[in-house]
Amino acid sequence: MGNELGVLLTRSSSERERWSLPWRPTQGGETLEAASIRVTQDALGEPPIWIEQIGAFGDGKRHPSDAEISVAFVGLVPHETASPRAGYTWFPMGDHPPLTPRQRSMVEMATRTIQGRLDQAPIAFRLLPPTFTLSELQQMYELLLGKRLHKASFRRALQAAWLVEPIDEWRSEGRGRPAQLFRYSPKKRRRPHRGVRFDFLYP
Amino acid sequence: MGNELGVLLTRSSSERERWSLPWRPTQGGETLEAASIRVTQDALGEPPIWIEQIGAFGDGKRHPSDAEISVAFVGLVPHETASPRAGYTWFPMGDHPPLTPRQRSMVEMATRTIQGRLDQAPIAFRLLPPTFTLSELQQMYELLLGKRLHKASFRRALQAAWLVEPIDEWRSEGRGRPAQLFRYSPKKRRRPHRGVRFDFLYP
DNA sequence: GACTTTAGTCACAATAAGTGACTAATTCGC
DNA sequence: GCGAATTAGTCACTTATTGTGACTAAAGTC
Repeated sequence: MGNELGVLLTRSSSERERWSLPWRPTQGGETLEAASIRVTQDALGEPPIWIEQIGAFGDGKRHPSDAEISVAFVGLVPHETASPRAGYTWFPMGDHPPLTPRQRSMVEMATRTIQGRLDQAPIAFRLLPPTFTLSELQQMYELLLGKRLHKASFRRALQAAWLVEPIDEWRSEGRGRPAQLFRYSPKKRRRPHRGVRFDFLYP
Repeated sequence: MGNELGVLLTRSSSERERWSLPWRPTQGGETLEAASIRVTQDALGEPPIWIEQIGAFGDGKRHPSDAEISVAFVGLVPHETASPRAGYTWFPMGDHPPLTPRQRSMVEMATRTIQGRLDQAPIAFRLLPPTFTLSELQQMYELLLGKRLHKASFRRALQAAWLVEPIDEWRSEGRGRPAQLFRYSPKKRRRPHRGVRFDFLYP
């Protein structure tokens, strides 16, 4: 782990020792989002730094809990501070134990949801400590996007977005030139207005 | 109507004559999407040309049907062919009768979902007849996006996307030069690969 | 035929992105 | 101490993409 997204699974004793996504039934008077934050709390002892609903899944077949539909959420926690409680284990997102088809598609949609929101919410910034180097930030984006980015392009885009400001501190990482530390401090700026896009390939 | 999105509401007699989004309870063995297509069929006599789940809503308060959570979908139909059955009425998306807060947020998310998918699925093309003029296509995009587009930019982007091909037919709309007709016929092309974007403004 | 209206295209400017090469500051091996 | 290696940070140049006004084309109106 550390340079790849992970997925937290739990081994359900009731179901022939299969791994599954952590879940819990809703409690009365609670929003779905609050319930899903509670799942994270129970599993890791802390809430996610970001969470979003993936969608509702229901096809007539019932969930073990006897619920007719399952509502999936994706949340993120920084790996360092997130030590799983007993019964929970981290797996690499791309190499986890077999899941039911429904859960597998939830995991796939989770990745897509993260990557689609990355340019709309400061997800990467909240996964990092309050101060960070630009290389750390870039590595976080690369981890989340699952692809390499060009250093100059990344920094140019970051600069144009007025999202970080340098602080008067440097950090030496052993070898190489020390890196300046930055802090997330978004400034007001005009919303980029783009025209149409036709990004779909097939009907 | 005709140059704005509409929302189809139904007047529920049970609930003090309030307008509400069309809904129905799920039937066993049916996916959520199939159920929502059935809602459209019952209301308009035809299925939507595109449909997508908006999300699940649940906050402890129950829906009139006694369901604990509601799963909302957004679907589109061309206005011309979609004549509502008794009890259903079209309203302009931006000026409809008061709804419950939950339903109001569903309507808002519906608009955002449409606009967010417009560049990823040929929604606009399916709302038009098989052959259409480029001005009609542009007007459809403008209607769905809720903003004006520049003619030259629109056509340039369309050309780059290899999505339409001209047919050997022209249509005269009364005054002005006759417009050439086009048909939707997407060609293979390489997926555009973009770098990072930082499009969010606030934490 | 002059004027209006809609279609369709062009050319140029402005922005944004991709990319390699460069300079800077440090550690490591010797 | 000194050069190689390593990481940070920036520059300059190229290429793509987008915004935009102006232009030409083909019809109808009067």
